[in-house]
Amino acid sequence: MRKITLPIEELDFELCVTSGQIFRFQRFERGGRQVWLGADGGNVIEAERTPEGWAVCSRPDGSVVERFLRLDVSLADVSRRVLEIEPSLAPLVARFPGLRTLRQARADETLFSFLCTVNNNLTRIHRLVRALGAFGEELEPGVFGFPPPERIARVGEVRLREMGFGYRARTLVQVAEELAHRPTGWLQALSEGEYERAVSALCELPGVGRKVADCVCLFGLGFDEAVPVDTHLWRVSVERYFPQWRGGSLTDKRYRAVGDHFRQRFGRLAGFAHEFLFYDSVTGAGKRSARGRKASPGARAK
DNA sequence: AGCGAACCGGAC
DNA sequence: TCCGGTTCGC
Repeated sequence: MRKITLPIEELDFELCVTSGQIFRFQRFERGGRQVWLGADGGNVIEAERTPEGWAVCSRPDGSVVERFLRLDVSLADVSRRVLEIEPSLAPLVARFPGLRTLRQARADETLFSFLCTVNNNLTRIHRLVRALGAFGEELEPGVFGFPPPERIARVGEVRLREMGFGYRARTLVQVAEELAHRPTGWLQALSEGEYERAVSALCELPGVGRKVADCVCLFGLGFDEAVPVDTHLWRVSVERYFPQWRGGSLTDKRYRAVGDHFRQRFGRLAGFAHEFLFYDSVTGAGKRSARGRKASPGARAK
């Protein structure tokens, strides 16, 4: 099994798997060492912090980790080009070195995962996606390959509701049945066509709107021009690029405009570039400043 | 077209 | 009370 070591500027593995792109990686203790473990399709991916950076590998297929982490892309190169286009992003790029856009081997895992994120909070999202994953095959102790759609369909809405999925139980099962009825590889094949085509195909599925479709396009199908506009990216985009929409709501048209803005500006780098703004908005200064502007956390009315 | 409300259930 | 949205009805 081949181990790849990357400097932190090229890869911060922990950041990548905890920044809301995927939800099932966890820290384990193996032989006295702290390692991150998770599944990508039928393979296990392992990562360990070293003095040099991060050491990563996959098994049994040792090559999948390169695709999963998009190691064909040089993050130094991406950062340099993004900053040429928009120098004011420098503080964000500097704040999150090693933040990569991932690509999962199975787009159906991406789809079911992001169906769990709908109107939900991150803590519960992790719990639900992991619970779904546990219906899959156990590849190694505690590490599960994601179940196929047929399996999710068989679990059924009632059981999922009992497990706390709420109204997402219904759409999960509906989508699972829909996928099970289509030819094998239908979803995966969308990556061969055009981005717009993939978006509209995904939006046909019950419970899938623009945002979930874009997440599947970016993290599952490898469309780098996809820009998922969630509430965080919406807020930061309004502040930075569309101040005239301050206080307004995210309509279909505006969703489109935000994505187009990123695509015009960053082209194929849009997916990577948005990640810095998104994660800053989730965690750090972006969140605080957006709040601060919204008037008086300390003076909430009665 | 654009806006608001409901939706499961658990964090905060 | 608020969610990392989607859908439905004005």
